[in-house]
Amino acid sequence: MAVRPDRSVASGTIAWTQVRDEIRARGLRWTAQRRRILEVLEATRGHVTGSELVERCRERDPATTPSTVYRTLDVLEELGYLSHSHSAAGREEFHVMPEAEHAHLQCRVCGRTWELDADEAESVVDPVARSHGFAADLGHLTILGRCAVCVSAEAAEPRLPA
Amino acid sequence: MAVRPDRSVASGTIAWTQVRDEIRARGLRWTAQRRRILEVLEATRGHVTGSELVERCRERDPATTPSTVYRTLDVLEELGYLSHSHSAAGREEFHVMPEAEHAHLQCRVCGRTWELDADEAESVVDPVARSHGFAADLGHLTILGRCAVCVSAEAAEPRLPA
DNA sequence: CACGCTATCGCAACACGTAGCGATAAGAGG
DNA sequence: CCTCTTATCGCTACGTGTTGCGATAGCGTG
Repeated sequence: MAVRPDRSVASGTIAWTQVRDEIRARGLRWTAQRRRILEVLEATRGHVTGSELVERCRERDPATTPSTVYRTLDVLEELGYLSHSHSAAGREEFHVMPEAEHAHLQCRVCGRTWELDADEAESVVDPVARSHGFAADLGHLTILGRCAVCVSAEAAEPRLPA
Repeated sequence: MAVRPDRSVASGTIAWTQVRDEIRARGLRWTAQRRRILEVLEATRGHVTGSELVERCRERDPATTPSTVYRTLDVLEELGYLSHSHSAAGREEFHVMPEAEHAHLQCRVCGRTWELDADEAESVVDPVARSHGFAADLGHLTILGRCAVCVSAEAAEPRLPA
């Protein structure tokens, strides 16, 4: 799908004018709504759900429509500026401008999430690449389970059998 | 989402009376609605979405309510008779009576899914177990990506870069 | 600048699930 | 068989996204 262009970018920040130019270069259009969404993304770090992004856009402009936001997020993902995965609850989790594609761990007990760096994610996905020739989308991968802390908490305070 | 090449579970091999007994043994109740849902599951092989199950229950009894179905599915999952994960589209995918916990691959191009057997799934998840002490829920894991067929189809018919 | 093509917008309706609540009925005990 | 407790039911309303459609407005061109 999308090839992410090279970007000269300061630490953690994004050259958003470049997004605008790329949008125009593809025959897409630069609109007030898209500018607003990019402003919101610029002020965002880490992971956000779709509805959080809608909410933040509404703070800037109460007239914001969900469908417009989601459609723009689709476009940005297609262009490689975002990725999304699904949380344990099945909600969409967006990750803004990852410097490198990475996967996630999410604990179903305490809800915390961790990022897997590229090397680790690669080693996770390597077996299926070898045996099935399967090219995994690392950015979409969220592994659900229990973190080390919650596992040992469970061991310390065992449940009664029914 | 056309073909599902993965091995389906022969759900006819399950003693559903056992489910009823376990439900009662836990102080839960055996109702007409639950019996109907189990009948539907009994006639089901492989993976189903939640709404498909609701639909099939409605074929047997048009009065079926979605919330009742989903609540019963939760109960059955809690008892270990089902597991669910999320498809590429974020929909719930239920797997009936897995003989062994297993993960899935799903191709985002052609939509097909494959099962990973226990050994393979284990090797996928092993790196995060080692480095993070993370106990992954294999049954909930769906790895999205492109299958070998679609990858090579893409190579044969390349897209223009921008 | 005006024109025209069409991408995008906002709206309304829908699809999938979840949650709260009063009414019903499962099933244990007398 | 009757009573009582409370798990479950069906309903309604909500939350999160998606989709179809007519209206609007970017932006390339004359």
